[in-house]
Amino acid sequence: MPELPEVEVVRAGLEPALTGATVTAVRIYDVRSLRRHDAPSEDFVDRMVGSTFETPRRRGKFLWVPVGSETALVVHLGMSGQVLLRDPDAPLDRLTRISLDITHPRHGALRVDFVDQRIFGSMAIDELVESGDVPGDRVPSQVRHIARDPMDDQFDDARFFARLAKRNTGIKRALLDQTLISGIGNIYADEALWAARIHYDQPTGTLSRPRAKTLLAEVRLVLGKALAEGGTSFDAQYLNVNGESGYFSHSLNAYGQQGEPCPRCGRPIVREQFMNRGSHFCAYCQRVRSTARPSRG
DNA sequence: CCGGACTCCTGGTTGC
DNA sequence: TGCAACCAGGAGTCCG
Repeated sequence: MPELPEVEVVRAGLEPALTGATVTAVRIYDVRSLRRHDAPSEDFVDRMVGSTFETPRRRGKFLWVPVGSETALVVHLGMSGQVLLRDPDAPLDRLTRISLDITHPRHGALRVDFVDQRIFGSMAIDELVESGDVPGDRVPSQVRHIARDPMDDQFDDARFFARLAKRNTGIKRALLDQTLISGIGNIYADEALWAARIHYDQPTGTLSRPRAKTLLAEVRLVLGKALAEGGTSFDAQYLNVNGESGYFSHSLNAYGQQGEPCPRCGRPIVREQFMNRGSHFCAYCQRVRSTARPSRG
């Protein structure tokens, strides 16, 4: 489940190889990986070949590589996507969906493989549009509705708290809403909520400002820590561009820890179904607080 | 605005 | 050993 740290590891890994590189050939092995490309696969191939990449960028879980000032190659890893840098003659992974041959002025010929088991991820060519908040900042049109992520210099804490307070929903649902705050998925939502001692279904309107601040701080802490450890891998589902696993799975306190003692109080971590996914939490440390909802004006 | 249901999807795991 | 059922969930859409 690639979330912000995993996508950033991929972005950073691609940066030296892609920046300034030119695409020489494209092979589509599975057109379903072009679901978000709003034209036939031939269009994707025709437009990619000859394109020169600029520095890869990221917002939340979306990654894109600008090609000139008007368009970008947008990559979303979905549940199981990987972008691997390979020697041009390296054997192809069985689940490779798209392959780009590139040539870099200093590194020479390389192959960029988009590997994706479940095909929830995708590649697409998209137009760059004004992001809307910072003048001159351009993002792919597919990314425009995605909120800035909490590691973004331009993330507006005050605006986040204000929007959060107006929501009438549970806190985990809000954390997973990429239009409110991006980059957080199931793993880091559970980890941040555990760290902040907040129940996943705590109504957003009942979170005091200090507790909301604590939560955002814990979000940043867990994302930063995971990033420093190269992301979270449970198996071969997530790898960096060199095909290596991250180590953060050894640092998880709640996610996937059902039945294990809570590292804080020793009571068992439990798992419940919520939003069609698992929620892992300590039923003692993370209880719903029945604070009166502030009256709305 | 909100939440639930549904869709996309397949390989690893579990169960018989 | 073989096969079917089950499970993981990011993001978009649709509907009540």
